[in-house]
Amino acid sequence: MTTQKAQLEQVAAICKALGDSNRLQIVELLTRGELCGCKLLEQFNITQPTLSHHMKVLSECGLLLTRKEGKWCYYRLNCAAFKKFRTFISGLCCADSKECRCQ
Amino acid sequence: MTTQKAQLEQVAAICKALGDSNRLQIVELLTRGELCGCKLLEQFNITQPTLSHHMKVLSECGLLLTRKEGKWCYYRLNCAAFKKFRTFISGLCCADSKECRCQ
DNA sequence: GACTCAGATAGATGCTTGTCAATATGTAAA
DNA sequence: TTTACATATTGACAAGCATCTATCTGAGTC
Repeated sequence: MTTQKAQLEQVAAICKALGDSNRLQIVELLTRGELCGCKLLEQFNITQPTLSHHMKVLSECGLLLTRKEGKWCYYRLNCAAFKKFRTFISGLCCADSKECRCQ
Repeated sequence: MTTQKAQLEQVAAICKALGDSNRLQIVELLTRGELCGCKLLEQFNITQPTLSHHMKVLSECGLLLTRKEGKWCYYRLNCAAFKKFRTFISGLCCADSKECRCQ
């Protein structure tokens, strides 16, 4: 029951979150399964607080889910939210099929 | 012959461009066909220089093509670039099909 | 030529953001 | 209980960004 405008804002928020190459790479890594912060950190040349900030940004736009276990915090993709996003982007196609067959 | 890293940077740049709701809406409008700047401007509560700035951002990340005709400047989606982008995003799926059927 | 309209550019401004060092919190091991 | 480790928070800072007003460029019209 979301308005079209609200959906557009939501998609823009996700795009914004993915508009940082570190965060995009984080998401790419998480498609292979959940990871804890310290394993993620190994993959990047950033400090731990910076990673923590990126995880927060990705969580706040709804892309990530979190699971705590002992000292560790496991992150994984929120598949439902991510699917909605992919569907929206996939729907952005040139309508003019004469000029373009981008579908 | 683009490296994986370069491709990721390119996708992040596109995401960043789409991370502004005005620009995302511009792209959505252009999926219905090309439009000149003045027609686009009617749809938004922004000034002409601001629109011009947004069109530049979208062009610079490769999403838009431009055609000049008299006083007018017609913008349209760059289908090839856009398709690559959609393909990349569609490829971002949870690999763990036990936990998730997001495909 | 003078005017009008479409669009780009320049410059300013206030807000946002990516990053870091320092510190806090919370959990487990010694 | 002290120590070590994983993560979050705070505060600072330089860079980036969305937006505006003012101005410029170019094309068509009177």
